[in-house]
Amino acid sequence: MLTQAAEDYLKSIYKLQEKGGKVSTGILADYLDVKPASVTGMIKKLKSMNLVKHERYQGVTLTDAGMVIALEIIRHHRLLELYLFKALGVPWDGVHEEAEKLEHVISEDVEARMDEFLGYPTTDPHGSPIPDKNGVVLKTHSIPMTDLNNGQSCVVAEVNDSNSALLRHLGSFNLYPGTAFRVIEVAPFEGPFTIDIAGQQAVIGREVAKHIFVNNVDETDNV
Amino acid sequence: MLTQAAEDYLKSIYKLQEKGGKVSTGILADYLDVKPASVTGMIKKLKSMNLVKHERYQGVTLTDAGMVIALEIIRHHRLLELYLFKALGVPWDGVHEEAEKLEHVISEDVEARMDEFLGYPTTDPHGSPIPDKNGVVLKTHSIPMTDLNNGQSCVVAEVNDSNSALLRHLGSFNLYPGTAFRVIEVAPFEGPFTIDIAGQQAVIGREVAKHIFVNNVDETDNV
DNA sequence: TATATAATTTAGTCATACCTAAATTAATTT
DNA sequence: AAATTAATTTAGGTATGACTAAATTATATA
Repeated sequence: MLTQAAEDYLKSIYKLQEKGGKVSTGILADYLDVKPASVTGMIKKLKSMNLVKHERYQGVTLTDAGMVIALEIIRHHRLLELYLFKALGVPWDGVHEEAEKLEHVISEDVEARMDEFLGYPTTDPHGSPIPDKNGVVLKTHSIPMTDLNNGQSCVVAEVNDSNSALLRHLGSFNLYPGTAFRVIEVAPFEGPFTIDIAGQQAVIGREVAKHIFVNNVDETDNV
Repeated sequence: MLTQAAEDYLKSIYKLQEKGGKVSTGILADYLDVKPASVTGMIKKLKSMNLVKHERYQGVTLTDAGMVIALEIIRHHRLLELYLFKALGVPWDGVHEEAEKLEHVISEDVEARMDEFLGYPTTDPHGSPIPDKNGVVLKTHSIPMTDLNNGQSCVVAEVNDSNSALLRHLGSFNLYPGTAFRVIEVAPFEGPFTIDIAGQQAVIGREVAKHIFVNNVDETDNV
């Protein structure tokens, strides 16, 4: 069994290498809120266990074995988030924090029971894909909201799960995965988005929009 | 926040002092499967935090502050056991092990939601009392099965939760808390108990009977 | 190309929580 | 009361996973 810290490193490396290939020590240190020197130390241990590939000053990537473990933990995390949300009514801005602790101690048996209770779901409350038991992740074809133009319609696919305050903010507009909206106006000079959600108007700043991913974009409404 | 190890020590001291007053280093070491020297070390830390009272070579007891924490953890543990059992169908011989890991990471919020889901229960799947939010524990008036005589009827109140194999064995006879049975015969010379459970006969050895506690004993059937 | 800046690694430290071995204290036996 | 045995504590060591400070390597700028 790996330590909790090691599991967190693998999970983080997975997420960071998803969007950027090799992961630098500094980026990983930032992400884990730890000093770069500490990252170097852990990478050495993970390398000695054949879970990561690493060349000095060149960044890390997961090996196949490391990938398997990372996906297991992400599966635990996302299933737990959905279970807490659906079975216990934990608000969507609180499930991440809870799952962060539970993911390391939940057994395969309990996980399988939650999976069954939930009807073998494929996405968590924030729209992120839940890897299946074999580590297969459904590819999402969503694009960042910041790519949208005036008049375009779309559906929220996924939102960043780790910022509670952001999630509460989105919740106040009913901006959940599955929610449809239409861009009324994109203010110039990197300005905010004015959108229409089921007849209600809302203004979404760029910093917030960066964390929202959408699909089913209606291209015909382009301006 | 206390470390997991410290929480386990407090919980163990609580359980051991329930039936024997001051807890010796050796007993605690045995119970936690740790060396006595390690116990001495942890006791020093707990004492410095004012969670236990301790005089060299004289054993430990919990302070009021230590008692509060011990009861919180026991509440977590027993509520989790019942939740896993009722909500997820984890077999009763498996819930202890799962709860042992979860009890240290579950939040008060999630605990409150489980409590509500379960309808504010007072006993876990093994019949042990669940302390309430204020740390109040219902006194049980059960007696060990080994005190029973020929002909007496009773109801199972509580069984030892930490031995999976024992629990599976009891399950095979349907001997759960709430199950009624009657003693048909107590074999002489510390022999086994032959009992009748809803018309089915079963033979229960002394070692097993020691871990079963009963109440509602029908005194009129004494021989 | 030389220098300045940024990123990474090395070296050494700290706290936790366990361990073993030796020393001390308490309890029991003769 | 002395000696033996048992329990407890002290002393010193290990592994994990964080830290700081200093050294090294890579990258950008003049």
